[in-house]
Amino acid sequence: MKLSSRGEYALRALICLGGSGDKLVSIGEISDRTLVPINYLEQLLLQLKRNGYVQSKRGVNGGYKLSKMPGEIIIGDVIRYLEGPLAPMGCVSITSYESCPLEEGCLLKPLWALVRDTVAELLDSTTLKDLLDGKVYPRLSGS
Amino acid sequence: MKLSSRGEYALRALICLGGSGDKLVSIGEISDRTLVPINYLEQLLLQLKRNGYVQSKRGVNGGYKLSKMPGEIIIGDVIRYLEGPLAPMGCVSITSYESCPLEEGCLLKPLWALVRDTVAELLDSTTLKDLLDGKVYPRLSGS
DNA sequence: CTAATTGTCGACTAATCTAATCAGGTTTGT
DNA sequence: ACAAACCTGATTAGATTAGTCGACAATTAG
Repeated sequence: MKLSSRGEYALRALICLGGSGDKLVSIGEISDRTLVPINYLEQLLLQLKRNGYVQSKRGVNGGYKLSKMPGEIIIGDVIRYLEGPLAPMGCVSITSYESCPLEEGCLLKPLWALVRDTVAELLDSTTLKDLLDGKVYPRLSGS
Repeated sequence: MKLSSRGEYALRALICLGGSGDKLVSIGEISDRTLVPINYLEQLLLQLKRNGYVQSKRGVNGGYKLSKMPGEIIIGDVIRYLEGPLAPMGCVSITSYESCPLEEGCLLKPLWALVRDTVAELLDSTTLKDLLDGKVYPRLSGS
């Protein structure tokens, strides 16, 4: 049930950018603050750019900044883009379903589906703004 | 966030045994019913045996059966034994904590802790009996 | 007793994934 | 021109996954 470093690192970078307002931040600076190897960070930022989360400017004094408001950046989506589906098994994945020979009558499927739903609800209810504010999923009750 | 096949396969085997009452079931039969390769299943059953979930009998008409009541077998524990910690990151793992250079002041840690707690509560509230009965985590509210 | 059946154990392996690393670009500001 | 910065694709060492294999030990039927 582990998360890989790509998701963790990408989120660190987004947090770093989110905390820097509208200022451009160079990869080197992001690397220093997030402790992510600079060459690795390049890949991740590029992917974040392709998905519309950040924008860049080249050349001297260039760098990266967010291209959305922190409140619009949903953590669940970022993880899905960088790591693949949140579902613990392909047979209950919505974004990339994979069939399984047992499938129907499988007594585990309902459990995996519940795990998927629970994790997805949590991560899809959390935005970058929540992380920056230290407000993680305040609503534990309710529908 | 994927689960590996070890956990899935081991749970399939336990479900198979749980559905066979006190009868001994051979590896070959379990393999047929769970669609897990017989040689691979060996490893998993041995590990389940070491952890006290199943017992075996050798020789002709030998096989495996549960050595606990299905209601006593907690799914979260089975997964932890076979796959390692439920926590998405080492920095929030209770069973095998790993330090991280960011650690304090890390804005992600509370989120990962919440993911760990949520998944653990769900899987630790579910027993093999629940799976066999098709009753997956009936209490969505409460506490 | 012997042979067949079944679990036990340890070593091995092919394929995939992870986490980078590197080399060489292109763009921009001074 | 030159340096600072992003862009792109290829490559790689190591770990993990998902098995596979071969030899051995215990049990029972005949």
